[in-house]
Amino acid sequence: MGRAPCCDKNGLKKGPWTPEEDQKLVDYIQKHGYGNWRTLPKNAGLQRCGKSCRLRWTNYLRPDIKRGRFSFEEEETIIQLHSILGNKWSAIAARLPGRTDNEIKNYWNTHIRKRLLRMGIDPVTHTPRLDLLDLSSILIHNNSMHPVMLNPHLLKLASSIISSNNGNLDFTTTYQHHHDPQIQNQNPTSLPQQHFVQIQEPVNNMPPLIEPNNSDNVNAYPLNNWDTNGIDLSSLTEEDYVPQLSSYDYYTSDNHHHHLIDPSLLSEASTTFHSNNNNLSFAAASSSPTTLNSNSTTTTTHINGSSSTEDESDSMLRFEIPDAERWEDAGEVAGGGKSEHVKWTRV
DNA sequence: AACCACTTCAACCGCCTCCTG
DNA sequence: TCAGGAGGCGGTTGAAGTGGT
Repeated sequence: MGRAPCCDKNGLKKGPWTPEEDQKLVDYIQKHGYGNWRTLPKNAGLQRCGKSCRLRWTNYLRPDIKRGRFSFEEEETIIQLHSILGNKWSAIAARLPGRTDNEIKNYWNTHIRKRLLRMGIDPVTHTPRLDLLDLSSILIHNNSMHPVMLNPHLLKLASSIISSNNGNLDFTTTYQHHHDPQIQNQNPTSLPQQHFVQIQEPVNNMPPLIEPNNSDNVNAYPLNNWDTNGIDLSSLTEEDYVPQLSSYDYYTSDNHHHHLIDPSLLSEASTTFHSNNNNLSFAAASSSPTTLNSNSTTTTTHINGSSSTEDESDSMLRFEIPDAERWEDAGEVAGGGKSEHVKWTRV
């Protein structure tokens, strides 16, 4: 378990790099390349460990690094790729020339993630956050919430669910796989599961949150097509605008799904979801080969593995998995074709 | 001007995977 | 086949920057 430090820490400098150190590293790599990071610092006359040198080079000094603010196009790409690949920052970075995994990761955590949360989208699963369906919470905080956040579709969904549950805010919601193993190898839409998570009732006929392929707004990054009547648009900040992503057609059925993603990503995504069976995303949850229900001891796990933030802590969801029925075969991720019952409990 | 809270992001840490002998 | 080492990756940290009071 574990491994020895990459190098002897004694006498090695840590912390921010000085311009002199940068220059030494750049000069050395330009002359000799970076064949062996372990021996590089010694050869370059740097009191750093090889790992630190590699990081400094790949994240900062590399000549092909693009600096500056992320463009909307880049942001849109990141969100799309993240919805498929999850926190595979290096895989995402590989498709964004000039951007490093570290930079993308930081940008995600400081900008995109918060923006998705404000939009009512879980940044982990890329699905609408069910905890936002707490109508009373929405209404109580209405004064502090920007009117654009009051998605009428969410409100409608909340009303329907609450009425069907007699006002009980413990949601027992059925999710359905839209998966056909027979088409898995030929139809890219068979992957990944989270694109097909669909709340069966009562939203089957709900329009997409974002109108797909709206050519009028391809580059405009408009507000979601929520009702914006009466909103003083001039008061909105850039943070209130969202890229128009057709990958957020959570409420559409398979035949509405748009093939925006490079098919080469999908095999990677498949690998991701097969290997991350501990990742309690919707994808993993819906991969269960069994039907989850009550009447057994349960394991309660935070659906969002990251620590709570100001946006999340007020209303956290827990995901209860009966121990006796927890899935064991991660290979079933792509399998199924059945419905599962997942109990969501507000805590 | 001083203080505090919050945000950003470069850098580090520890684990994992792959390669090689 | 296995062990050890190197590189890679994702999560986390903390210093610096920024904005509000």
